[in-house]
Amino acid sequence: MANMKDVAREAKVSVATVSNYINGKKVRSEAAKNIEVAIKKLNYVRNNAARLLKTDQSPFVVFVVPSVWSPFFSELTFWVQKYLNKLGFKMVLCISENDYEKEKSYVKMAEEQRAAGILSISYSDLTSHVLSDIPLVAIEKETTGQFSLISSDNYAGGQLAAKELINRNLEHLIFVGSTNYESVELNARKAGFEDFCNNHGHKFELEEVKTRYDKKQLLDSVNKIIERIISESKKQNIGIFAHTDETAFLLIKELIKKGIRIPEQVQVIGFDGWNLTPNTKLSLSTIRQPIKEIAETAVKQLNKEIKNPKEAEKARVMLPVSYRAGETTIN
Amino acid sequence: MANMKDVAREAKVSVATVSNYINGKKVRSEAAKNIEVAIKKLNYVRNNAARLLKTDQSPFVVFVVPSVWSPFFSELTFWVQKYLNKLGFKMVLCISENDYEKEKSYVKMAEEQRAAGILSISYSDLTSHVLSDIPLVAIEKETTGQFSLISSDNYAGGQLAAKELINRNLEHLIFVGSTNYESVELNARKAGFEDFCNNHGHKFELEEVKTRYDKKQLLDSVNKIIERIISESKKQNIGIFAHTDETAFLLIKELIKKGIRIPEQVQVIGFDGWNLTPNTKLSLSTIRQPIKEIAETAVKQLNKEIKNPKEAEKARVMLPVSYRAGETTIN
DNA sequence: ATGAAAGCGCTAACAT
DNA sequence: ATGTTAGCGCTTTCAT
Repeated sequence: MANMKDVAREAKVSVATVSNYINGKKVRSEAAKNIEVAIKKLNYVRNNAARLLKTDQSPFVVFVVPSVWSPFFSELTFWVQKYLNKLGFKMVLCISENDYEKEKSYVKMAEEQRAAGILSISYSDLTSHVLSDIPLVAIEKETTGQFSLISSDNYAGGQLAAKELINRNLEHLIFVGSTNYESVELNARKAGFEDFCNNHGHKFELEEVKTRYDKKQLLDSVNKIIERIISESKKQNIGIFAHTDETAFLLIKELIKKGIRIPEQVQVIGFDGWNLTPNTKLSLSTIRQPIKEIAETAVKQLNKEIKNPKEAEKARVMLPVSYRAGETTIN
Repeated sequence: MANMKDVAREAKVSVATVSNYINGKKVRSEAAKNIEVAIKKLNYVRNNAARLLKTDQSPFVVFVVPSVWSPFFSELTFWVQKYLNKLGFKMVLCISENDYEKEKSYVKMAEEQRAAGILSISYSDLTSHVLSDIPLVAIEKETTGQFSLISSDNYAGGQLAAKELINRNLEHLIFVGSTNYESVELNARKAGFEDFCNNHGHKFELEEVKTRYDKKQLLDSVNKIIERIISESKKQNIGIFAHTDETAFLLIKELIKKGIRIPEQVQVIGFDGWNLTPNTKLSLSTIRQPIKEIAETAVKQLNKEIKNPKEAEKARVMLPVSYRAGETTIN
């Protein structure tokens, strides 16, 4: 491919003039014209590797996510990309699948590329692999305390779910979810729910669903819930808080299959606020995470740290969640 | 940051030896040891910009998609990333939002970065902006004929939908979707449906839904369908083919709200085969696109063209779709 | 196996 | 405003 020298020769000017022209600095109008012609003629495209080597200013931000194949991460990725773009950054998308080795290799890659920064939502402790002083902003979880963290208020979300169910005069409350040692945010949701119930003198039961992959366990839970409905005969006063929309969604599908009517017999609240596309929502009642705001806050914070590597102070932001009424509760 | 020269000095060897060591070539074991120590001590990380400048071999593949916030694109992005990674490539994710200017700028960026290749699913004609000889593989659509194209067989999918509905002895068939000049694949779905019906002597009606954003139009369609159900009294023999899962999903939601029972009164087949996550499917009956295979085929083809820029011949692949039974048809 | 040195394409400092 | 030139950090050829 043609390089700047070729263009300079063709346009009968020096490389510096070409460089200046390309970077929007003033050049003689005749020179500009000639350079323009030469660029077209030679199909010249600037080599950013060379530019980066010289300037040390990469346009890339590395975004590490466990998955992109889930409405939550899709939406987050969308907004992150949007805000990065607005600031002139390009996104390198790294899907970690919660694999520690992959996360490590992505951080290394980011450092080798001299990426402008890293944005990560990681459940292992990725942050401990950062050797260089590359700016990093974590989403959801960061335990070392050395990097900025943007998350939503999962604990308050759990409380809110409890409150909404209790407001509906449901006597029988059930939490469906897990106690997962690796997931601070899921633990917080559960704790919020439990604490609110306890503080308001409401009994509740727990249905442990260890992982979303365990179909059998989910079916067991469904069956237990059904037993309870039958034994309560027609009281129809069961309220369920599922720790994620995915769990809620799978649960509801099974309940409906078994002939349970929702929300008449059982009311369900999920967590996350899944939107399948910008225009398609599930009809699930849910605690909605402020995904757009998480993305915006994280990107802005990262930008701050990129622009001001020394002085920018680390942030710890917890954003509020909200209840979104759907058709799985009686509102 | 420390560079190779620093490491060489620290390890008392030449830069060439350091370079060899890093790239896995044979070095004296004592030298290796010293270099290893020096790297650790100085926190050395190789600068890939310099490496790329010299070798002209980028690890980046640029992936241009209209959206990532949709189950279809999420899943596609997941698989594309997976296969790229398997071959040692990194993905630069570019969301175009169907914006022509953005697409153009992404292609330019890819060329400036000397990216290894471009993978694109574009509805404008992105391919005409490619100045350099960077390999490009298109997904879904490519009209210039100069690049490889991987798509699924939308026309056969439309036929399949018609066949499935006709097999259920449904007298009243309705196509809900659009004739969109810019979307070859949507047109093909419709044409397949129409042709199959016509060839089998089945009447059908069209309900134009111009865009998924037009809620009002969708409601109109729903109301028309409801009128038809009422006027047909209890025949309960309506079958709908919606041109995307999104349309089908929104439609069903409205129908249920109006008290229509699905699939007893109306049977619906969508198109795409949305999976919300690897474990969460909609209960929609649908024509499923072979998303994983599309990704795999596209990545392999791109790799072929990257490895063999001159000789690799362009591919035109059309992958088969399949019917996936859900709970919106009586099976 | 190792070292010296050229050079990838660009930017920026400096001189004019 | 323009030209000359050093040098960013690496790989690779060539000589040893």
